[in-house]
Amino acid sequence: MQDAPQSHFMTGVKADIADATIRVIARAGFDVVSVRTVAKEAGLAPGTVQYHFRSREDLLVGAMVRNGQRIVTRLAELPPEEHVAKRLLQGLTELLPLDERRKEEGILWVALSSAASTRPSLTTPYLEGLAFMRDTIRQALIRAQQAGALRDGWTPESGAFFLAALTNGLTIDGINAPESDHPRLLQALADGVRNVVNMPDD
Amino acid sequence: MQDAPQSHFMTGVKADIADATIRVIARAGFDVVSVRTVAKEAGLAPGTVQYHFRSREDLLVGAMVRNGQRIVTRLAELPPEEHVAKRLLQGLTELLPLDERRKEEGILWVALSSAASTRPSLTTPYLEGLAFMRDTIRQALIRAQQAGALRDGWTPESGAFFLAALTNGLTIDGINAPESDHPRLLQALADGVRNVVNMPDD
DNA sequence: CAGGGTATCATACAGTCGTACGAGAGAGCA
DNA sequence: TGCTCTCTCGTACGACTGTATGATACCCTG
Repeated sequence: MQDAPQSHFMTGVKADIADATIRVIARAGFDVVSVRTVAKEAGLAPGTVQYHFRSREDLLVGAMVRNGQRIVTRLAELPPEEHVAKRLLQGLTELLPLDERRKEEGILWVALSSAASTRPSLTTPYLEGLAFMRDTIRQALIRAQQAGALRDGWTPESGAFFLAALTNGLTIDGINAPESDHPRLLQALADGVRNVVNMPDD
Repeated sequence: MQDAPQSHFMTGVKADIADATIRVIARAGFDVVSVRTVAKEAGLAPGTVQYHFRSREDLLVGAMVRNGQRIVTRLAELPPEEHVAKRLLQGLTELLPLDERRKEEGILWVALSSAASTRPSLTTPYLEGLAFMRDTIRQALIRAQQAGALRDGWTPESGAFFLAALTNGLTIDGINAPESDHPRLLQALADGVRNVVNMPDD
């Protein structure tokens, strides 16, 4: 049996270690990650962690890739929504850190966004994640355009760029804000989407 | 001579060390910061760094506070702009990482946004910076509202929340994007501002 | 039941970390 | 001149770092 050459899905112990790394980053921050702290978190010997991830750098990259896989998987599991604008808003809302699970993912994503600018090995995972995000939004906006719902002054490209930035900014807010701010996050996201595409009132 | 009890401006060697820390973070990332790497960057002995910043934690906090001071100072030096909406856009544009200096500041701000969620000592500096940002925008929107330029559906509060998030999201883009993306950043920011307040055409 | 690949573990080593500490230089004042 | 306060420096120590390596245990195939 042969895996796909690129971006095969992480499974088994390797995924467990990546998940443990994610937990460490989300709980204590980027620079607490070491072969030993992750091994303790995962309940494994340090050598086992090293067997699956040759270096600390590998470990960080693995955590970020795994985090991306988790997000994409969760997005794919969303209940179907016919209306294109509502579906877009639904998808973007799913990215906001509104519960513990998504907060963990949000912290990782922001950490990746930050680290990508100084750590070459993380640049590619970040850019791939961002490209996926923008492209998904762009596809939705193309469908909206075909339905005549794209508002004046926007193209699918400019709208995707705008909404991706807004969502990322709101994610930053969310990982540092108390739960009482959640309605404001949702409102700002809805305002942004409504600015780019026409939304039904209900 | 007695300094103000709170938030006095950093000067002298202490400011030099904080600036060196900023350079290290911007160039090599958060977790390269140590008493020794900063001392080397500043051209000082490790002990001198320790005299001014008792611990590594102090050093990180100092760099972030200093970065905030630099941003606020630069905003205050902007040329006067009468029109309230244009002034708002001017101020927000100044926050985008469109040149080397602002890119350094942007990297620090994003690193702070990320680290604040897991490092208690950085939570306060981050929240203060964010509050300053939102409040400055809010003041501008209040003036716009008085001039009848605030668009339907927005309050100064909701508009400030929205534009702060958008600007932060675009800052993330900017620190990781090539210069060729700058026009897109400016366009998205202008689109966002134009959504909240009426802008003259010129 | 051999044998070999795969996975797990424990340990080892050199280097860096955070931090504490004391020695000394220089300025200001009595 | 001494005395004190502020600042700078260099070093020391234990803990932890990244990474390499060798010893086991397990499973599959023959």
